Amino acid sequence: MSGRMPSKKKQVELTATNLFQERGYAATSMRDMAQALGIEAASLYSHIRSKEEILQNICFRMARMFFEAQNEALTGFTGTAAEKLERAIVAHVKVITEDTSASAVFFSEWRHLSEPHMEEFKQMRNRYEGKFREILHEGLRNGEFVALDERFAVLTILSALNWTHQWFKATGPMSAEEIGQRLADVILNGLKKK
Amino acid sequence: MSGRMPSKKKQVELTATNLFQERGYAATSMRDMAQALGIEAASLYSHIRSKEEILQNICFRMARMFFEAQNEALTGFTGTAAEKLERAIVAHVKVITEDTSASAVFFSEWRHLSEPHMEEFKQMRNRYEGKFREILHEGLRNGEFVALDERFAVLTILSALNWTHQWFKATGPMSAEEIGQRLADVILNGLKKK
DNA sequence: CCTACCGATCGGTAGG
DNA sequence: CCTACCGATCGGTAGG
Repeated sequence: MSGRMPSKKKQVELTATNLFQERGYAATSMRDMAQALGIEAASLYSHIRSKEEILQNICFRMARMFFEAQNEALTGFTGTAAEKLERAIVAHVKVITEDTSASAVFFSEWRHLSEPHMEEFKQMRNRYEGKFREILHEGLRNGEFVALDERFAVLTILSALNWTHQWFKATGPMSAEEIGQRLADVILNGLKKK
Repeated sequence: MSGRMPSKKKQVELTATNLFQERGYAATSMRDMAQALGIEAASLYSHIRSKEEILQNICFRMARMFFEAQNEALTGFTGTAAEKLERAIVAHVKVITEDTSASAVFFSEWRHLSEPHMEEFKQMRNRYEGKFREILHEGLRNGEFVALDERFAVLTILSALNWTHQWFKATGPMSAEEIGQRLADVILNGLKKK
């Protein structure tokens, strides 16, 4: 009876997020979620329309978060390509560390999206990665970066970043900013001492 | 009636590997596999004992491949930590590129292993990663590498490597060796021109 | 490798 | 949010 969407739907999504992360979307049943929430499976449907709707909400909400963080980091910023890349990396890692469970679902479970959602998802991701490609391109053109296949470099960078959710807790008391900075540093300067 | 295990079991595992990669283990049914092979679901059980047995075979076979490649790359080799790391990276990437489908299953689907298999799997993986930690440690101790949290560095490196299976085909005509070399180069020297 | 089938579980609906 | 239930599908077995 409350005017705006109550927090129960959020609770369902939070529980689902944790279960999807642990066991994967396909291996998580509506009964699993219901049990974790202490209600009957059928009761879930007064808060959500379908199992996939939950997945869609998680995936597209995270996509939005990544976009917003990237825009904030880059719009209006003028600097070297290396500085831009650093800012984009820190922003990206911050989003991951702020919700590692939802990030894990975002990175691993989007393939269970049905069509047209999966196509839309892929397009968003491609647009997002495009910003990284742009920065790489700029750094290659102006001689800041070493010669590298752009696509190769972008995917390598994002791969390094996108596993952060797996070990963020385990690594101890590094802040999101700190982790992002270190990752940016390794990517830009490498492991070898100069 | 043939003396040794015939190739039909291998065919089942190959089909399963491709389906597990595409849709994930949990979302792939025995009927899906049977259909892809042109037989009935029940007939699969004359070649395999259970659905999970297939997953176990894939995961542990790949684990063996990674270990063997790592041993070949490192045993008897004397050189700098950077050179060791380079060899370990090239060996690792070569295993991935030689079977991207099985690698994808290895990296993403091991969590569906039942117990004691999952525990054994994790222990093997930890031992494997330990070799990388050792090399990192050596390079930190002797001043070759910049100061970094070891665990952080190893996971970042492996993250960058372990996404190779996702884009290997897409990137075009780079050989496994070439990709490994480039990855090692970025990790050791970074993107910035010196 | 097949037919015929098992009990269990799936996502979801009807109707309160 | 519940009881009661649906048809579909699941992994797997019996017995050829």
